[in-house]
Amino acid sequence: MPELPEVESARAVIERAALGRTIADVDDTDTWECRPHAPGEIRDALLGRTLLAAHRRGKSMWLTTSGRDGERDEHEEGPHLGLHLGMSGRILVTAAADGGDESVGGDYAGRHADRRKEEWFRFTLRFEDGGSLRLLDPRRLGRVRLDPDLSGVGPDAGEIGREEFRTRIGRGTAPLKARLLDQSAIAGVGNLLADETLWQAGLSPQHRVDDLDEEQLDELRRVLRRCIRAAIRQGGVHTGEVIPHRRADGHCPRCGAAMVRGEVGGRTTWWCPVDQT
DNA sequence: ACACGTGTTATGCG
DNA sequence: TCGCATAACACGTG
Repeated sequence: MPELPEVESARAVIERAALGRTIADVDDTDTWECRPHAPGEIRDALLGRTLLAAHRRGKSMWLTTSGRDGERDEHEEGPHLGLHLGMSGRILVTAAADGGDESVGGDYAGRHADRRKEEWFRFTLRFEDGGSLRLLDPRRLGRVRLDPDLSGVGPDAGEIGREEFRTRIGRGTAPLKARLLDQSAIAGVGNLLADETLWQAGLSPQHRVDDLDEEQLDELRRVLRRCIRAAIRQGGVHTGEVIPHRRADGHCPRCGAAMVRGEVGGRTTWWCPVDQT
């Protein structure tokens, strides 16, 4: 999926193309994507409201909505609409009734990148102007929720401060990569971003977190920030330097050693056995 | 047919 | 209860 950089691109698309538009209809009939909401529940909560802002923490997004005209809550805010792209989700926003002008966010270079089937659209906001915001999600691991609970989501991986990073990452006995992937520790790092960051930092994914000293943790945080910024700017985590070399015949682009494949933190992991210690 | 996967979460174990 | 590991989830692709 979409890791932090792809979700940020989706958020930016919504911010640029969907804010200020009023919701005239909602398709929330996919009971898996919208669970535990009953069909119509999200629809009833959103009809007549306007999208006010698009926020993100890690891979979680939420859109704030306005009160409804003429109702008691007119000057208050409506519910938040939580969106999670899962492993294959993308956001599509169309500008007008004819659907001629379309923006895509959460784009990624996976196998589903350019494919699109009507039945993969799992959720739709239809606006008064005839345009729409849709969630395209072939694998159906994404989520749409009203007022999502983000209490278990850690601070954003691109925003976290030095002190908090030290304590959230450096404590315990977990392998370093497993900790980076733990969304309750820090939010936004996925499998590819973790491999790229650890390669850039010269650290083994199997390194026990409490073996790292403060200097190493600080450096790791700097590298992670740099990888996130670069991925956002260049269009996704797949633009990382070591990502193309995560393959059976891959070699470290720095030293030329054969890349090693293993499983760390429950995910397929590739690293350079020479450079990463 | 079979294995794999850029994510999350319920369950199990020490 | 905590920290960590694993299975399960849904479904397209090679």
